[in-house]
Amino acid sequence: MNKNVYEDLKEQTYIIENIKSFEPKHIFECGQCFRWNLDENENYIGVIKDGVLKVEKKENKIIITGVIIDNKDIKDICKEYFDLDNNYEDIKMKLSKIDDNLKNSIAYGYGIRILKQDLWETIISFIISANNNIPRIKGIIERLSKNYGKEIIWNNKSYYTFPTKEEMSNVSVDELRKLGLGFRDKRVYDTTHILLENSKILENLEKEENTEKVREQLLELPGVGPKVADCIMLFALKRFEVFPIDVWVRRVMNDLYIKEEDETKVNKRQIENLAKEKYKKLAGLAQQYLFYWRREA
DNA sequence: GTCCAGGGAATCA
DNA sequence: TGATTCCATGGA
Repeated sequence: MNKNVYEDLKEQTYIIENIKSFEPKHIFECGQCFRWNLDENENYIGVIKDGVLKVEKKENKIIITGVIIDNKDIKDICKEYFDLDNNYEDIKMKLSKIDDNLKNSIAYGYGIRILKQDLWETIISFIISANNNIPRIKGIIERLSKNYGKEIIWNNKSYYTFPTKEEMSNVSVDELRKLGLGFRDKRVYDTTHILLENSKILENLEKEENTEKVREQLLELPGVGPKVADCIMLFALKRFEVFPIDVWVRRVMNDLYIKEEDETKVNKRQIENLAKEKYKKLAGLAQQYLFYWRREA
């Protein structure tokens, strides 16, 4: 089933000293990623495109250990993945000044960072997320990876990378249905084959500067609507100005600002405009703090 | 049995 | 454009 097995990858370590805005629980449980889980020692372990990472927090140090494919350097991988060159203290200060609601949600999720995840993986993952719940989304993605991804053995445990589009090129709609994707099977299949046949699409999305043009291109993919497109842009393309609106965000925005009796009747446009006006270029960050706070608190 | 989940697409006005 | 309905599946 898995042609490639990595079992002798060299373990690497990267230590981040004196970082303030980095709280593993906040980062991995604010809904942006689906492949990070607690191990038996209460540390988070995740499979990313380039390998397997374990994140430990000890006092004000973050210790990241892991195995990386293709002999890449863990420091380079982490700098990009964890957005380490961005100043979250500065971002939080700016957002906290906007109003007390946001200030409170930031105080709650003070350690959130927006990850830069693999574009292909994020597209497929958020197509799967449609009308679905997080535990089930995670289960589906694990099964996809176990069946079609590459195996990495580290400390006598097996991990599986998210399958590349090439690794999914021969997977049928029926096989996807058997993995529990439900009605999303055909959307995943169709988008996979569009991206296989037009290999420039992913490159162009990474290169394109204009956010509206990125959105337009994403919206052409089956299973990608406004909310999924915004999540892809925020979690894989660092477009911090987009504001994904789901049921939780609608709920929190209505509770805090709009105060309509029936929240399901709140217009998406109204929320969009409100977010753009209040949060401006940092709307996506604001969204994550509010989302995490509303779901957890 | 019923409701809900990080929505999208098809249909109809 | 805007509102409604259907879509698989599993847990609460």
